[in-house]
Amino acid sequence: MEFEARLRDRTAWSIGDHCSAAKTLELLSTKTAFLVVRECFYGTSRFDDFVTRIEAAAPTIARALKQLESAGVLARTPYREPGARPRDEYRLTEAGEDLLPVFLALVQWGDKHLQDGRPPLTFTRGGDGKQVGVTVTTTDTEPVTSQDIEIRRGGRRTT
Amino acid sequence: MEFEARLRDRTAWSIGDHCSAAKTLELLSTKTAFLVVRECFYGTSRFDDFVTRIEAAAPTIARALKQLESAGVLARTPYREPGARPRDEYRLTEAGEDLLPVFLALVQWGDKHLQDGRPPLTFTRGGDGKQVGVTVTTTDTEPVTSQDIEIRRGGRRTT
DNA sequence: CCGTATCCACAACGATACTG
DNA sequence: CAGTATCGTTGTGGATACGG
Repeated sequence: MEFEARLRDRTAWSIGDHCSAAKTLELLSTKTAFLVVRECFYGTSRFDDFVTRIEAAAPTIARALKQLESAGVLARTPYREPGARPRDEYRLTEAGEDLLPVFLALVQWGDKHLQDGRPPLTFTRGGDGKQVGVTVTTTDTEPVTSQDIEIRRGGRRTT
Repeated sequence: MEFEARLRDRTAWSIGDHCSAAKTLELLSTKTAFLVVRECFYGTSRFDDFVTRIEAAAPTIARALKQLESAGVLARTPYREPGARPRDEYRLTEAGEDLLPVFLALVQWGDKHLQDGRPPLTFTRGGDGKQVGVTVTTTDTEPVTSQDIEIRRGGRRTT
């Protein structure tokens, strides 16, 4: 925690909700919404599957689904299997897919601190089976710890 | 989204809350709790600063603080500046510091999708001023996208 | 300055019941 | 199977007022 030493003029930016994290939380802050996103990452796309897999009540899921849809994280698209009646499916948009680091970071923390023993799930890359996780790095990928991060106002992001 | 093809036996693990992400959310799910963690990353450590910077009511902060303390994310340690009366300060524990990727991932997503124009804050490494962010990678750091991730049950984590 | 106690408002979730 | 409507309960946050 060396942040503090480098921070001047706190009042201006931490206050109010210019903060991106706060805004993001506003969208996902309902636990159910987040679990829906998780399920999407797992491949769930049908209403009833969300209900049974998240173990939540139908209205709860419906609410979360709408919330995420209007946030642009999820899209409801109609489709019809040949011979079946038309249905809707819920898929992550590109913006939704971008939540992967958030999801993995959460999982990773839980694995380390909340789970006794081994993590229930492991994420590996299809190609070579290597474990994947999130890392804090510079764009040219040497790991960075919280101690040597400094915060600036404004500036452009390359990502 | 190729996850689906590789998932068998959904029922067993997605259901219930073995899920680390769900457990983690349980801890942080109150928005205030998360904002407190954010403030800690920014160097905030005194009760009143949390109140004014998060713009929340004192009881709300007190609740979040206790919650985080009992979760082992935050520690309240008494200290006394010479000549002043003793006070408590709130600092992240090691487990708390480990939340950095979660925090940065959230910020990063918000910057990209919620903020119009440039991000309000930029995170750079002290040493060389390079921008830092979270990346999904294998342990030997080639970026990995959501398309080529596969999920396994069990297994050991090296982190 | 650092909190706590109380009370109130609203938002989130679950249960139940009902439509296409 | 895929939802919606309604209602009661709880959890989260704000306001106010009070004590170390």
